[in-house]
Amino acid sequence: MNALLEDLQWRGLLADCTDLEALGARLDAGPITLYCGFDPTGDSLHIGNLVGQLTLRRFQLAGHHPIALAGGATGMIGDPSGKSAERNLLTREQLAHNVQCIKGQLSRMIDFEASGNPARLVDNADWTAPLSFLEFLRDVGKHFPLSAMLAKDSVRSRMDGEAGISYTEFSYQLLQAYDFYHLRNSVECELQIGGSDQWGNITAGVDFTRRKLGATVWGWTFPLITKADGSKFGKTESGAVWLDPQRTSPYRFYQFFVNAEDAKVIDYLKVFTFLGRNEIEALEAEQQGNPGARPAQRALAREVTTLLHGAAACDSAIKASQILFGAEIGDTDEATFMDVVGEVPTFDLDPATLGGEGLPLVDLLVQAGLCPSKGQARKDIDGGGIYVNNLRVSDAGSRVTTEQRLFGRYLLLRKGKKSYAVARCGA
RNA sequence: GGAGGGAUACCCAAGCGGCCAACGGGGGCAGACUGUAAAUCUGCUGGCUUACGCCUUCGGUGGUUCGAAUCCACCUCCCUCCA
Repeated sequence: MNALLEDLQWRGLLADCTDLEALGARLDAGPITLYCGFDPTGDSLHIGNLVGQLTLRRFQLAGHHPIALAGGATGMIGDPSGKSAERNLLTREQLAHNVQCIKGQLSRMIDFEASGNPARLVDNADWTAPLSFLEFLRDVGKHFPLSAMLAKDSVRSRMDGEAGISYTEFSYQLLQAYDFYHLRNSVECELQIGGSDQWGNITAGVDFTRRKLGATVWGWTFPLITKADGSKFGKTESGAVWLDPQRTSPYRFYQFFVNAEDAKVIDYLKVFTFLGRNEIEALEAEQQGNPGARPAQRALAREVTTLLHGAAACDSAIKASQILFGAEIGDTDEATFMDVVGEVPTFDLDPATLGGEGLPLVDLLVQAGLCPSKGQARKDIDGGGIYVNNLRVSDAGSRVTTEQRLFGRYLLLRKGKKSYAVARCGA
């Protein structure tokens, strides 16, 4: 068995393959070109998309030629896979914007400078947009038996369901199939990888390429990453975990992984890091020996954050975490505290409001956005969930004064274990 | 076009003249236990108020009544059945 495929399987990255044995033999014979597509449905990718990017990178590290494809054309149509209802079409402007943003993010994970096998970034609009509808029907549509198209899960579940499916989304599989064919024809791309929901689209491309060129290409899907209870991975209270640091700060990104469940953390290490088998097995042993220290979670968070946001940002996130989840704040110096200010939601507060008797804490909590109303703020304080500068406040009527500021200008507010805000009041 | 059924807080869902800011479940938030994990248990979950309490809310608009989520009229939207 091919070493790379063996590694991918060990990492739990194989859900399905069109022909595992033949693919292994092909990989043994020499480097191949492969691609993975990314939908520009939003202006940022999220950690779900990270799996595809990292897998491309794994192939690249093994000497193969990865292509990241931004779906500028397919995004105009909307992939019905995994969707229970018809989607709204994106406007051209939105789509162009999204494709731009996503391209930027794709260029972080895979190496476009690698000597010998640099990655490529393509946009399927480049070869799809010029096609005329008549050409498309003659050259592409003719090769698709309706029975096969109707048999796709994505189509069948929609036809069975209430929402139905439009001709537009029904045609989606043709476009993606055409991509695969085009890449095989123009740059000898022989493998497409994607999430398991892409199986139908990928096999459509494999079939089409064989019909059209008589060429064998392969499809490989990886399973959906889940939490221990089977629910969706990558969601937090505040929504998805994005790759865009504007949307999900490096600190939050880091924290997301630090909070990984014990039951799943080893699986995540395999999927989301480039740590080798020995390192991961060592971490597993360490984790079992001392679960409270969460060595596996820390390693996971550090690796992934560094990969995406770089060592400096990861460092800040770690420092901020040490302060926020450490004990005393007193022995922290201002420079270190600044890492917290950068990573936690920060708002400006007029120092005058703290003068005299001070500002009621409940008002401050509402201003900080930590509590939705003063009534709720009081309940949170009564429940023992509110801290100022990491010290629990138990009196709902308490006020905050200028003297309490750290370094003469910051207040660190906290609700529960993980929700923080910093008030900047004073120059 | 005809006949029924429905619309309740973030979601599901009770309530069918006063005891309703509205049972219950889910979700969410907080607490306890621990380890920033999981599981479990507890509290909270419209707004204002230290509090007594006050205000806004049960699809919309009017009405009946001392009093309406609950009754009546009209309107809007959804579902089912018959044409």
